Amino acid sequence: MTIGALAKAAGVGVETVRFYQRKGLIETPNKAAGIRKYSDSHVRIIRFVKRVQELGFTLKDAADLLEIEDCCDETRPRLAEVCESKIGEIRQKIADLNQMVELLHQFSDTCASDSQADSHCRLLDCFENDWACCEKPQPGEQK
Amino acid sequence: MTIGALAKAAGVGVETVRFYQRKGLIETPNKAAGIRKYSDSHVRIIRFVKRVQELGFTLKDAADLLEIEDCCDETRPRLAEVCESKIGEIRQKIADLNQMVELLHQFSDTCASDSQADSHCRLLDCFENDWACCEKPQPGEQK
DNA sequence: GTTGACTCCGTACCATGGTACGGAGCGTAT
DNA sequence: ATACGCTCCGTACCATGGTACGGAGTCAAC
Repeated sequence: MTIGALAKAAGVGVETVRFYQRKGLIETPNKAAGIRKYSDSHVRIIRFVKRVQELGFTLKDAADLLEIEDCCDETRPRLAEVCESKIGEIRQKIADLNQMVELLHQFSDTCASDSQADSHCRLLDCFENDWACCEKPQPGEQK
Repeated sequence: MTIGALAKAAGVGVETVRFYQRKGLIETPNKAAGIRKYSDSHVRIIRFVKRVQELGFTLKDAADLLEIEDCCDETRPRLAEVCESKIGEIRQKIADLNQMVELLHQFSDTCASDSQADSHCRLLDCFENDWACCEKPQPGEQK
């Protein structure tokens, strides 16, 4: 497979393939008479990288994950380490995002009700008030 | 408050404040005798932007959120719209991330067990096999 | 009234993740 | 064997989110 065919199969541009090579995400095959030949595994790696990116990770993160790809021999301790670390990162990200959804819901629900027309509940207040949007502080719980 | 004091209070550099001004995230106050004076609300906005960024959003997203900040009058329909859209985005992201955690867990658990020493369970296989990592396909469920 | 610290503003620079350009080589079809 | 299309490779360029630089103006202290 030439670089053009690879790019097409993986759904990216030729320049992106070269860029990933420069970044070490895919290895650069040796030239056969001036032209490099790529395999299906290159397609799979590129697709994987694109997916990992969609999940909000960087190319560096994708490289970390690819590093554990060949897992079943002496790389096992490193695998466990990278997996655990990555899982921790992702869990934190999920927790943060859940908090943000919570904030937006409370903000939307409270402020969209007509009864609040002039209360001027504000996103920044919610944010600063430990995300307790538009809620009166409990008695004795003054900031 | 001068721009230096603002930057310090918000925990960013002076240049970042100017950058946010250029991006329209904070308005540029009029000059009083050649020097612009900032208020506490600028501090709050910058802190909010930094937090929103930590959650994985762009400055454009932060601007979207700030747009609904003053919510309780004629902007209410726009508020609901932006909130709902943002919540949808975040939910999708959370779902994706949960899937990724699931994948990494299965990958780690299965492949770290010695019994798999030469099975060469691979991350890319897991990824491509609908994230069903290292599992034998159900009989009759060939890909 | 001069020094030093700060501000203002334009412009340039950095990393990330690409995208485009242009000259040279290769490979197949006619 | 010449043209056309692709490849190779270096380099330049784009957007985002900043960071740094340098000259000029302002302000407050000494």
